[in-house]
This record gives sequence, C-alpha cells and structure tokens, in this order.
Amino acid sequence: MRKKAAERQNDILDVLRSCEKPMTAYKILEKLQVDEPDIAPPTVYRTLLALTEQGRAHRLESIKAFVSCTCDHAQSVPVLVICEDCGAVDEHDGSGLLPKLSALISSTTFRAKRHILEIQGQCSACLTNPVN
Amino acid sequence: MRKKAAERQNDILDVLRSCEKPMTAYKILEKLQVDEPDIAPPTVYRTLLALTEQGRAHRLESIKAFVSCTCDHAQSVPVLVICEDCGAVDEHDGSGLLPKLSALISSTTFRAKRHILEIQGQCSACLTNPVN
DNA sequence: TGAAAAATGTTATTTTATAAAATAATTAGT
DNA sequence: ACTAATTATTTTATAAAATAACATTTTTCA
Repeated sequence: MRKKAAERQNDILDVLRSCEKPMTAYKILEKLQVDEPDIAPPTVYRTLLALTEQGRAHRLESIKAFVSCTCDHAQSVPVLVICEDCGAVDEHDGSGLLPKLSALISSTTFRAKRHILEIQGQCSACLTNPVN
Repeated sequence: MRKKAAERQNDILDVLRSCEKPMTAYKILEKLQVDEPDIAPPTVYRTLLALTEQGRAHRLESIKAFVSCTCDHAQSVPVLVICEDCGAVDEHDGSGLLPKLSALISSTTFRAKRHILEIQGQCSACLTNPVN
C-alpha cells in the first residue's frame, strides 16, 4: 500500500521538526526506514523537492542539508544563519534586502527566480561556551 | 617530479578562466588530466580549497561548481548571479548589503564568518533569445 | 647531514544525487 | 462500471561529488 505525496511530505516535515538540527537527505531516509524499511533515496529527494518548492522546507546549499521552514512559507528570500560549531540554524526573512540586491545586479536585464542567502559563523551559545 | 601548490593553483585558475562557464571539480580534473593523467580528485579539491580561501575562486554552492574571481579578491561578500539557462555567472560585490544583513540577524550575538549570496534566474541574453 | 614537519600524491571509500525501468494509481471516455 | 491512456510513485542501479586514510616526497633547520 503506497502513501500519497502529501502524507510523505508530512512524514518528512515531522522528521525535520523533531530534530532541531539540519538533516541530510540520507539521515532523513534512515529515520523513515525505521517504520518503512523499503523506502529508497529517490522518494526522499522527490518529497524534499516538493517541500522546498512549496517553501515548507529549505535546503541549506552550503552544507547539503534540509530544515523545515519556521517563517512564512510564502516569503521569497529566506536568510539561513548556520552555526558552524553546533549546527543550529536560524531563519530570517530577507525580503527587505531585495531593493539593494536588485540595484546591485543589473536587475533590468536579469530576472531573478531564486535567492540563496546563507550565513555561516558562530552562534551566541557557541561563542559564550566554546567546545560544544 | 611534483608540482608546487602555487603552480597547481595557477593551473586550475587557468582552466577556470579559459572556460567562461562554471566548472565542477571533476570537469576541472578532466582538463588537468589531459597533461597529467595521474592527477586524482583530492589534488583538485585541495587546490580549490586554497583558491577559495584566498578569494581567487568561488564555489557556487547551489550548483556545485567553481568560477574564478573576477572582482577584488579581498571582498568579503561576493554576490554570484547564475543564469539557469546558459550557465553564465556574473559576480558583484555585496559589501554594501552588510549593514542590512547584520541588522536582520541578531548580529550582536552571531559572529558571521562567511556570506553565501547566490541568485538564480535568467540573464538578459536568455530572456531575449529563448531556447539557448 | 638527517630527523621532524609540512606538503603533496595515491588508493579506496563514503556520501550525495539522479537516471531509467517497473509498477501502481488515477482519469477520462464510452 | 470497465478499460485504455495518463500520471504518479517506487525500485533498482548507477552516476557524481567529496573525503578519509595512508604513503610518499620535499622542505626546514638543528
């Protein structure tokens, strides 16, 4: 008996929410395989593609991992702040940056479809309390 | 006879410059292997790491590829504009965005080390002349 | 010179991602 | 409601990207 896409999407969102840290596709796969041992990578990747297209999850391109969206899913410019030490990710809405960004690139001639804004560094917890 | 790191770095920069489009690590490897058939992936990755740390090349995280830097290598916030259709990449200096970015994240508590700004869309050439 | 450290090379493997084929579910026409 | 055509999903297999671990060479400097 096979699952509907929407149901799978919820399963994966549940996994992402239950782990505060970003998860790679294969980590997600492992979690799903606890209940459904036959699931294979393409199922996970396909579902993650749907989720990211809907804005319900984000892919952290710089660390090849995924998090669930914690802001407004409709926002067009998520800014993902990643702690290199503990892996925690914080999400902000970067819509306010769009005017400056458009000015920067030759926006009259380039049609932007997707903005990828990621910031890597150390979060306050890891700065305060090194060796995490 | 083995090559010095600086020489390898120049070799790879030459490859990146001679191809206007972004190159994956393995495409670079292929090019190098024309002259030096024994080169292996780690050599390429190590050299690319040095180049990106120096700011002489950039890694396009969202498409897993590399380009040579065309701006000031010292700039801290490269904005890489990628055409999804033809693959062309344009580089801009996004330092001017830093104040707004800092304001957005809790900059008093997060210490930013690296900014990843990539914009995907269609360049003017591909908009004007579809089916490239 | 020669021992220690640093840089580079090699082999093998791991991790990430997707192509292609197979199967199941759904839809639309009658 | 039945069945062919379409669409969606799963499965198998493999491709592509990245790195771990170890070996070797070069450099440094006592």
